[in-house]
Amino acid sequence: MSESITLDSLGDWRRSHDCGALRASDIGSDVCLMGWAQFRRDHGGLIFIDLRDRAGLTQVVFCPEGSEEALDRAHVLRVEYVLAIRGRVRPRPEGMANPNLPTGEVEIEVTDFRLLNTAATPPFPIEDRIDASEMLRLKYRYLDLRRPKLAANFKLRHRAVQSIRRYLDELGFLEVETPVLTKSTPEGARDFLVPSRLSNGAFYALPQSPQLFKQLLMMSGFDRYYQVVKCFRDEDLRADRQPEFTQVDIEMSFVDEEQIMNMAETMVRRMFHEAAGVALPAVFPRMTFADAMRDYGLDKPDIRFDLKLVDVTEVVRGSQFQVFAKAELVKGIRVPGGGVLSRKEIDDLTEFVKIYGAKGLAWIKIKEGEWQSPFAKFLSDAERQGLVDALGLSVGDIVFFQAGPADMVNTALGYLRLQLGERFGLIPEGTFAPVWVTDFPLLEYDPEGKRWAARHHPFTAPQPGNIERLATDPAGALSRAYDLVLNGSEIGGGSIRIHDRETQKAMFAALGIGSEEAEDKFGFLLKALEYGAPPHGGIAFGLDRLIMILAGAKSIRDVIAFPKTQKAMCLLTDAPNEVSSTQLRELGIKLRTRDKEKDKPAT
RNA sequence: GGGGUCGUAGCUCAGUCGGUUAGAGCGUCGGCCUGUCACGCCGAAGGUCGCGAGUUCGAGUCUCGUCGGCCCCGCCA
Repeated sequence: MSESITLDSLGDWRRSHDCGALRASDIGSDVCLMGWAQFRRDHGGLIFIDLRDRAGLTQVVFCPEGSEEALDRAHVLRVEYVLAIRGRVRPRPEGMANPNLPTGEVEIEVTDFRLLNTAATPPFPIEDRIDASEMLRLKYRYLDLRRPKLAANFKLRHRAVQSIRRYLDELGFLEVETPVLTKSTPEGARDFLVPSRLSNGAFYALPQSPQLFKQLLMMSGFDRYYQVVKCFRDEDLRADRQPEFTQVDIEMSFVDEEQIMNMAETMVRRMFHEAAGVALPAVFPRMTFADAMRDYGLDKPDIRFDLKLVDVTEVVRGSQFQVFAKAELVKGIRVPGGGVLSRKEIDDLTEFVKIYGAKGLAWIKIKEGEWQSPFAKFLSDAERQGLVDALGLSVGDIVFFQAGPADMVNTALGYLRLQLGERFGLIPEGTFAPVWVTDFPLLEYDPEGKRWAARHHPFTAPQPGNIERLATDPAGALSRAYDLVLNGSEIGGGSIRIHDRETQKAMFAALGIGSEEAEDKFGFLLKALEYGAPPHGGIAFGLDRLIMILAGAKSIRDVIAFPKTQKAMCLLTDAPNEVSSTQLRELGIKLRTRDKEKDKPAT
């Protein structure tokens, strides 16, 4: 039927308002609106269409009073057709206003309209309250983005970035672009590689972050730099991880961590206020890494609720209960009123902690005059009293324990805590709880590579006196790094950097990077450090994750316009795709898996 | 690399113990309709049960494989 429909050109028609603008005060004015037909209510002698653009909905009425001719033509209009309408703003009849619409007091009496385009029936309804499968949404992302709720995330994101840019500009920061085709330095995440045509066999890497370039900019004297920049990491995806993502990358010279943290804190506080009207605390609380691990088991504590972990290793040292007796670490978590958990729920929680390497989950329900527990019979009276004292147990509680290697105990109980917070409704809706985590260890042991690796990155400065500890006590050496954590998610992290050549070389050495390798990979940095590098440091924020939390979105995909699936594919464009043998030949690339029938391999 | 879960009409889903012609709501198409706002009423069309094997007299249903979406572990300096 759309074959027989002829389209109108825009001609000299110009929009007078968007579809969210008109109010009762506009009654009587002649307007021209353009947009998409959201809903059509054809009564025969009267047609209502809700016209939509990204600003909102306005009801337009095709009726004989406006134009018999327009009414007659309007019967072919369908959902998502693109229209330009001219008409007069008039009040809706008594009692007919729509209180759910900002424009609900008025409607447009159509005097003329132009059909700018037809539309195929969309594969899913373009409405907030209908949720199509994500597969379909991603394939037709341009339609998905027409949905107001999703579009609102991008308006929020825009306001957030504008706020950040305004703030940093006020402080005299320069926004500088750094290369996207850069050098592969296989520390940290896996690089995305780009083959070079002009140097066959050689590859660029896409940046995991502009880390080294921003440090070099400090050595250029640019002093205060920032960039809203795409970064790339070829690792598996998660609900909050995409292979390409955006950082707000910041670096300053002649500062210490206090200044950077204050600057960053103000930036985030102002952005939350300006972009979303959310008031964050006047001062963000701080916590050392050691305290975070002790109380929350994770380096990204969700401080929206309490339910802290308690170390009871010494209380049960040498207990009859063998699991506890000689464990490296034993911790408990007391859930007030948690005695209501059913056996099934406890079993489910046991399965849950096994994900994190736990062998099981020990528990005690505190009942009137007795402890209900699979293992409490092994506990001596002294041990029982010790647990009561340490955990503050009272009737109706349940307490969960985890015993074993410290890493596993902290991880398993840390995530169990989040699970319990959810189960017992301890996490308040709509609250934002930022916290700085400081005093990170400089190094982290990598059991697979059997070596110490930089926890943050190899350019992070050690705390005073801690460079010497690298040799004697690598686990105890602390860095000048800091993370900003929001509602249990890491949203930003940074550090004071090493700015003298000797310290940088010592750090490489401590990481097992020989001087030859250091020269090969980071020679340009070591060289630059010879020419008067200022003390400097910075921070980088994961913009997508920040917006996700602010928007209350469950997935980072809802704040990225064209995201990838878990297999890192773009369902809209079908990237990644195969390329022609000519392209491969120019790059000097021969594929092992190429279908020989289809394409003769390059020589 | 591993664990879990899902895939049935355009969309969202139901489909019992393996058994006749695979259903519903919404949408679409046609007709009627001047106050609707997810309009309403009447009627119609619409299916490679993701794909491929296997078991069986018989598979949407059971088994194996495979493709894809989502969540998670590993990984993510």
